[in-house]
Amino acid sequence: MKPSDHTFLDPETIETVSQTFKALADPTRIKLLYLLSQEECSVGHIAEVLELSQSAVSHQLGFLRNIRLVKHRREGNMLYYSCDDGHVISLLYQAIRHTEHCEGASDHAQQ
Amino acid sequence: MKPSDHTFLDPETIETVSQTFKALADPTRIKLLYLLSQEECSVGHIAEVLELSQSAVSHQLGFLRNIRLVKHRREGNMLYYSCDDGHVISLLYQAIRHTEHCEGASDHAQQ
DNA sequence: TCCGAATATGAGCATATGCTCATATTGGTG
DNA sequence: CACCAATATGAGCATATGCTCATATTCGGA
Repeated sequence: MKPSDHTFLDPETIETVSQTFKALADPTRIKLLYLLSQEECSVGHIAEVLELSQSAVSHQLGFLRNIRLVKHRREGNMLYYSCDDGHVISLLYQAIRHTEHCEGASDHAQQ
Repeated sequence: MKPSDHTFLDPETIETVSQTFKALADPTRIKLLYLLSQEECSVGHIAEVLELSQSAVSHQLGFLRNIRLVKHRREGNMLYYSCDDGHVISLLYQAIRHTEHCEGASDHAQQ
């Protein structure tokens, strides 16, 4: 194949896909999304369960909100967050299942 | 749910999942993996097609090799790289399809 | 064996990322 | 309105990331 014969991805698509995976590429956000996929949570509850500062949680939620992965609902003084993108949760679950099934099979860097 | 009632992910699983998504979280690696999912390529060919320096390509391939997403085969002076993890390519394709179908529906940050 | 093409690798640098600390904002209640 | 609880936000900092430049390595051929 010559360079000119390749099918390329739309740069905008690449950027969006990259951003989606970036959201899933951090341990804290993985825990957060996994938790929210199980139950709707207030910010304080998330902080307590995941043992993170209120500020850290709020910053991460802001990030996830911006790219529409989570939504929130106000109830009195509290905000309840939940997942808002089933596709992305599906990607997360697939990766988790795949990892759990193949644990130990790879041990990085041989030869 | 009380904090003690939650089902948590194994920290090792979280780390591996995070690393997997990290591989998919960079535009250059997305292009690279997408290209390799279409055809086996030499390093030089990749550099030419994606308009990257030889060094940049080699570094990225080293990264992807370490986490077993690509493998290589030697033929004389050249190394031919190809994908070595169908699951991860499947995740990539799903994200691409999802993105292409929903383009424009979201425009980041409202309210 | 000596050289050149193809690839790998290390150092260094600019930017991105994720946290903390301090402070702002928002809603409920007296 | 005053005040408190819950959450958001901005600044600053330490670390991670992705590139370039220079150089090392590896293989084939003269």
